[in-house]
Amino acid sequence: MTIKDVARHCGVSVSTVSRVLNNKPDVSGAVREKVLKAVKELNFVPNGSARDLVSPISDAVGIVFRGDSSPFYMGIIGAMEKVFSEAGFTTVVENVRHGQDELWAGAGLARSKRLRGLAFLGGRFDYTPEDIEKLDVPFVCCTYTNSFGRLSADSYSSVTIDDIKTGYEAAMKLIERGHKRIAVVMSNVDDRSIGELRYMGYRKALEDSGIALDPALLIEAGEYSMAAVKVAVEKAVDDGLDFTAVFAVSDILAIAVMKALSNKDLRVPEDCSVLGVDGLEMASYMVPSLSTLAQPTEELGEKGARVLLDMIKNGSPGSHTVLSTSFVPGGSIAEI
Amino acid sequence: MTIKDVARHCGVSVSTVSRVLNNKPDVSGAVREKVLKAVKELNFVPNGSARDLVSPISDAVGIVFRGDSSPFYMGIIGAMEKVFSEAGFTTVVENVRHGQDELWAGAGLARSKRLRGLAFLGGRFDYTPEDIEKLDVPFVCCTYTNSFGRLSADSYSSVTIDDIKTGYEAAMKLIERGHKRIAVVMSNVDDRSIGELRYMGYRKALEDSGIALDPALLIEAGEYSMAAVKVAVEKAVDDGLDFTAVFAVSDILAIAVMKALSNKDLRVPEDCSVLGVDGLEMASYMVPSLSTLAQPTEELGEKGARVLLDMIKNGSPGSHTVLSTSFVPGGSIAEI
DNA sequence: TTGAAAGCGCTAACAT
DNA sequence: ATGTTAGCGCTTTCAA
Repeated sequence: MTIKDVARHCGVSVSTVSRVLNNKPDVSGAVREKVLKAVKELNFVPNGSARDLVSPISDAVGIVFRGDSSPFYMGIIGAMEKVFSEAGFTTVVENVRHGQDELWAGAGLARSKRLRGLAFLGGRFDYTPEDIEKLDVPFVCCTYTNSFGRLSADSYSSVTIDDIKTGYEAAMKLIERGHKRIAVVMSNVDDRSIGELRYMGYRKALEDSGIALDPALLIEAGEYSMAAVKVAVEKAVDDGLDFTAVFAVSDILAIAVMKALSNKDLRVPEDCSVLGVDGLEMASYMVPSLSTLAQPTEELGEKGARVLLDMIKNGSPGSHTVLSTSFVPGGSIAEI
Repeated sequence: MTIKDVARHCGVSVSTVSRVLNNKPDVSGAVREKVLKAVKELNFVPNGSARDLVSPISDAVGIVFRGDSSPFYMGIIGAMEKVFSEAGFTTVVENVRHGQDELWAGAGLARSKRLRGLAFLGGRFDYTPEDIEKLDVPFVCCTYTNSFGRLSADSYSSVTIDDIKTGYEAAMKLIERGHKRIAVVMSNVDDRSIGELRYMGYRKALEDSGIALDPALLIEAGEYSMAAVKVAVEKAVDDGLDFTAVFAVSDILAIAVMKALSNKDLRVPEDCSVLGVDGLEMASYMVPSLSTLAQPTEELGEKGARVLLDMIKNGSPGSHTVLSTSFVPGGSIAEI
């Protein structure tokens, strides 16, 4: 079933059918209707490959996300897709698993699918100009930026929260409530990524508050998973680590922390406060509800998509947007 | 940057480059290396559209899933993708939002992307032969089947759990523990879908146990969301509904139930037991951990993918697999 | 307003 | 072993 069959079916040429299919103006009403009717009858759907092979530019953009499909990323992807589709673009979503390089994956995807632009959800914070050479389309980094790299600011865009500030605020929320021994839970601190930045903020908060930093309070799970975090926190308790609050770098990890504490008969928040980051829907359904620094998920996605479209359509240079988190108080933190 | 440029760059013909790219045997080692080197240097990636335009059949299959990207579906999608990619197929994932028809979406996707087959994750249980006429590729229904429809068994495949039995077992787990007033929580009972089937099983269990059915114990939230469920359950408690246990048709909903009970100062499981279905990772991190009838997520995905591949490659007729749930005991249910 | 024909980038005969 | 060439299904000039 091709455009040719449709053409034959109603005794017109393929170009006429193509015109109708693409809503071109120069087709008589009668012919248009005849073709449309045939299309419906024959259940014809144009071959997309042929379409974007011939059209000089495609109308597709790509979203490349790292790791598992977390609810957090899914929210952003949803928001982006909405903006893209409203702008008449189709969206290709690609997941890069652990070990793959997101830039390489994105570059391949962009070439093979002839994408106009790329949005990365999560990735390394230390790209070099050589790294991005292989990318020949504009791109936006969502939820991360080039903190440790040396890209020129206008060679890419980013839409993020301020991770250092977030770490700072998280620690401050707990310090304000009288906590002095605050554990930090993450996968790895030296990953040149979110963990490292948020830990920097945490340290600054302690410093500003005149609290000595105790490196022992850094709990690294080694990998980003609930299971690893639960084990790590249980071990910390078993080892007699002394803390009255935990700052987990994400809500998912915070939930695992709460479970670990409960397993060790520590009550949240009476014996230990817990604070997360992300603002997942799930967080508010925990018992007690998880206090969290909510990322503006929708806004992150929408802004990211808009920035990318602006680069694609208007050739705008890179721009860098920093959005704010909002504190969602819950039952998981208390005064000491 | 096309295959032509690569050819020119190393002074060979396009077909030679194509041969190298497709690992055809009839190319001399020297030329092969030269081409590969050029490909790397020029950062060349073949245009996928051109590729599958020319190849008589594509190697792509589609996964169409309904509703939000729940962790449950994501697990299945992951398992399916793994099988497909090992079989040399690429996977296209499409989400159909509320209000759209999954069959229509799937049919369009299959035509436009020239898919060889389709896997549906979640959908109506009442397809008619006319409904599936528009589908010209084999398809498999995962997590649901044609319980209320009238498709011939070999016109499609399905891989599911037995939803009636699951409802039955869920109720039985609670009845065994002495519960007689068991509330059921779902979105809608008359949706010709999972809820309806599981409620049937629940009723059967009561009947077999000599417990009178009380329709008041059916709590319909109206929509499938944590928020709606929380409101509905809180209202039920406020209205003085008398129950000692809740069977929620999914873990996500069960988590919302636990929160609602906690908000109403009812302790789980002392005052009310809660049982879910799905076996989400998250369930075991609840406090108390959520008891659940776990679906064999991996197996569901793998089997679904294999069945579809079998239909595609061998033209096998539809087959219908029913997998078992496994009871994951948790702290959320207790003897009365 | 319509049709004929030239490609888009690639693969697969068919030649050489 | 390598090159030449005819399409795949579509859009888009260019003519009519």
